Amino acid sequence: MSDYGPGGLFLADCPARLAVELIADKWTVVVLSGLSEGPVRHGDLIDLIGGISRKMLTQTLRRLESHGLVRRHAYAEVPPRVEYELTSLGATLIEPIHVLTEWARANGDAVLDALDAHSEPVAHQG
Amino acid sequence: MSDYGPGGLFLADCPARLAVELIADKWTVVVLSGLSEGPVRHGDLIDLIGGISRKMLTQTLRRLESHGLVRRHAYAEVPPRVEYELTSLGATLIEPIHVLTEWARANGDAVLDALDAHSEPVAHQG
DNA sequence: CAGCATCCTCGCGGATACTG
DNA sequence: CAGTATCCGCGAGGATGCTG
Repeated sequence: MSDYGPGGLFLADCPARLAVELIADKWTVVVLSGLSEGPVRHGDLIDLIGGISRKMLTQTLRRLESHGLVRRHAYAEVPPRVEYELTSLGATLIEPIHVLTEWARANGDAVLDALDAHSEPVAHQG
Repeated sequence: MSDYGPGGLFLADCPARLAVELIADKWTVVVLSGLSEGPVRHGDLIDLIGGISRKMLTQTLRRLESHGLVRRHAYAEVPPRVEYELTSLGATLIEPIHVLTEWARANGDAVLDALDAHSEPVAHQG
């Protein structure tokens, strides 16, 4: 656990890999974002996120739960009601995610511009 | 582009999606990390990262290049030499990534503990 | 309403061999 | 040394239907 190479690299066997494993999938970040303001019901998350299937939502939540980032709370009611909320550990992940999304908000256009310029390398002939 | 819902949510059609699309794969974050200290050659990246195939490295680099985050520099030599470096735009992504990996460094153990406790829900009978 | 099981498709990503 | 093409297995992930 000492260091991770010259200059503080964080590549091979290191925390970065864990972080990547946690957030490097299609839905994790978005789901965590959806929970960032307080407990939300399953169905409301579906609605809130948009585009996620029930299967993937449940699966993502289960995974986050097993990693200690999300707590599940099922009420013994009928019809059933299940709420999910961030644990204190999970809440600490919101900040890094926020930094990331702020980056996207600030630089998203630049990225899209680059994509654009890349797909249209049509010389202006002059 | 006005707001993203109550409380500044960033879910459906928003920058967060772009950020996720950019970094939510197995290698992007690690490759960017590998370039964070300056230009690196293809082969050195392979070596540095560990576990990535040439195919995936090239593919990831091409993608980052098209998004304006990485610049490719091929020298007209023999044997060939190609270096990759972050663009100024790409360099701005290092900070969010750094925040993320710092989180992992600080909370990695907690996550692993949670995983552990989850896979061994053996009641202590107490 | 929440969750699980099933089926099915698609593309990620590794292995290998070939080109320049 | 760097890049491309090809083959292929596997798992992500959507769609649907059933249970409680």
